[in-house]
Order: sequence, then C-alpha cells, then structure tokens
Amino acid sequence: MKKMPRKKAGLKRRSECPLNASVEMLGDRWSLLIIRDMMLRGARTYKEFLEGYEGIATNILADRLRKLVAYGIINTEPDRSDGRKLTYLLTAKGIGLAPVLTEMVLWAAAHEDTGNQALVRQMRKDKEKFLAGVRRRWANRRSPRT
Amino acid sequence: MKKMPRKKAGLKRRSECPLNASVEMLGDRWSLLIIRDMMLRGARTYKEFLEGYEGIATNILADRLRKLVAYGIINTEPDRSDGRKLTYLLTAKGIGLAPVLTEMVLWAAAHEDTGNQALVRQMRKDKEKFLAGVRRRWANRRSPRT
DNA sequence: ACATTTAGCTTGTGAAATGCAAGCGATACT
DNA sequence: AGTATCGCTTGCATTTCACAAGCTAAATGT
Repeated sequence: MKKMPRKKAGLKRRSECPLNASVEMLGDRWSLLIIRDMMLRGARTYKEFLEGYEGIATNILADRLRKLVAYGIINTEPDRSDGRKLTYLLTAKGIGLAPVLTEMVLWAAAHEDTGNQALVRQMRKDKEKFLAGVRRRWANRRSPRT
Repeated sequence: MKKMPRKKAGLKRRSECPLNASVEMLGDRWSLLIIRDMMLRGARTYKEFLEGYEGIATNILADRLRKLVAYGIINTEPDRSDGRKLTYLLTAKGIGLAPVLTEMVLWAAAHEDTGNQALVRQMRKDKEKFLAGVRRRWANRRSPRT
C-alpha cells in the first residue's frame, strides 16, 4: 500500500482549544476559592477572606485580589460607613463564573465525599434557579449577604 | 437597645462550601489543560502531551499524570502494538469533567477573545450534544481519536 | 547482530511562587 | 489620647517550578 501524506492521525491543533484564558486567570490554588467565598459564603472584605479560609497567606490574598481586579472579575468600592474597609464585589464577568463553580461542585460531590449536601442537592435539582439566585444577590452593588 | 448574641451577620460556614476537593485536584496551571488535551485534542500518550502544549516541563507532566491517576481521573494501559508506549485514558470520573470544561470555555469565550469559535458555538448551541460526543468517544478503552 | 532511535520518564540546578511572622499607615472606637 | 481594627507590605525560609541533560527499556534500521 502506497504511503499517503495523510492527516497526521487525529490530534487537533492547539489553537483550537480555548481554555488557556480561563486557566491563566483561575488556574491556581486560591483564585477560585476566593470567588467561591464571595458567591457562596458572601465574603466581601479582606478580613472575611482571610478568616473564611484558614489557609491563605495574607500576601498571597492581596496578590490574588489584585489579579482578579486586573482581570475584571471583581472590583472594589470604599465602605461609606467605615473608611478603613473596602468592599470587594463580583463584576458581571465574575458572576458569569457561577456555572463553572456549579459544575465543579457537582462533579466533586459526585465523586468525593463533600460537605453541604443540601446545597449540592439544590444545585443538582434546579441549576438555573441557583444561578438566578447568585445573579440576583450580586446584581446591585449594595448586595445583601448570600 | 440590648445587644443580642446574634447570628454573626451572614457569612456561611466554610464546611458548607464544597469546592475544596475540586481545587485540590485541579487547581494548578496544568491539570485542566491535560484533561482538555485528552478531551478536545485526543491526546493519549506522554509524547502527545509534551508536544501538544509547548510549555509544560517534562518532570511536571510526569508529576501531574501521576496525580491524575492517583485521583482516579485518568488511568493507563500498555499499548499492545508498541511496548514502550502507555495509553492514558479518561476514567468515568475524568469524563465527568466535561461539563466543567465546557462552562470554562464558554465563560472565557464570552469575556475574552479566544480561538476556535466554531467549537464554542457548538458548545453554546447544544451543550448536551457536545457532552454526549465526549462520553461516546471515551466510553470504550480503544477509543478513536477525538 | 549490533547500533540507533523512540517513548517515558528521572535527576540536577537555578529561578519563581508560596507560606509565615512581623510591622505599618490610616481610620475608628473609647 | 490611647488603643484596636482594617487592609495591606516586607523579609525570609520553604516549596514548587522550568530548563537541560541523561537514563532505561523497547522498537527499529542496516
């Protein structure tokens, strides 16, 4: 059989795989946890992030918050009642991460023992409703706690 | 007004936020890209991973593959026609990551300029069909290329 | 049969990212 | 006025990472 110069058997080109942007912005140990703390726990200040997740180092937190702001995923506004405080808020882009988070939570819950089965059940049962809730809670800047 | 020992105003408990497992397994620069290379590009051997993504260091690749195997996301089988080769395969757990990947791609595509708009459109238009395709292609061990 | 190539790694080394503790300036509380 | 709190920054030790080289077993070339 004559050898044909054929299509190199299968592998798609790298440029055809658009995940690099997401991984660059979120591909580390902390960024997604920060988003989760905002979305699921209602964390909005530096201190809440530090306390909420016992592990993160303060310099790393400052760095990640800076990067998330630079990526347009979160932004800040001063707290009018306390000049020391900054309030961190999810932008529309940040809110758009809710489906990603949801799928990650559902995936983990399906394959590991994870906490908060109630939330997981709610997510599984009515994904859209859960997403709508997140969007509503973060739609206006002076949002109530989650 | 008398001070009441009240509900500490809002923050949910950490244990109620089940994302730690996912982040531990996938929260780094490479793991998700390896999964993507398998799912979207059809990569199945060490060499294909190394070539497919120009950046990854060979020791890091070996380490990540080992971890993904340990987490049960991928596994290996020897290549019968070439004893030097190993074939890396997605397990059911690994295939279960397809929705996560999909949402990340769609999110990035909605907020950044990313490549392969055709794939993005397909994902957006019929998510389920895309997921079914991934599952079908990886359902049997001697799967054809993606 | 023997040398060469290929696949899948490991090892060594320097650079970068991370974790930890301490401290600092600005505001708020008393 | 003095102390506490908030959102960081700085130094320094440890861990992870990238890059190049090398190594072993199997396959291939001559």
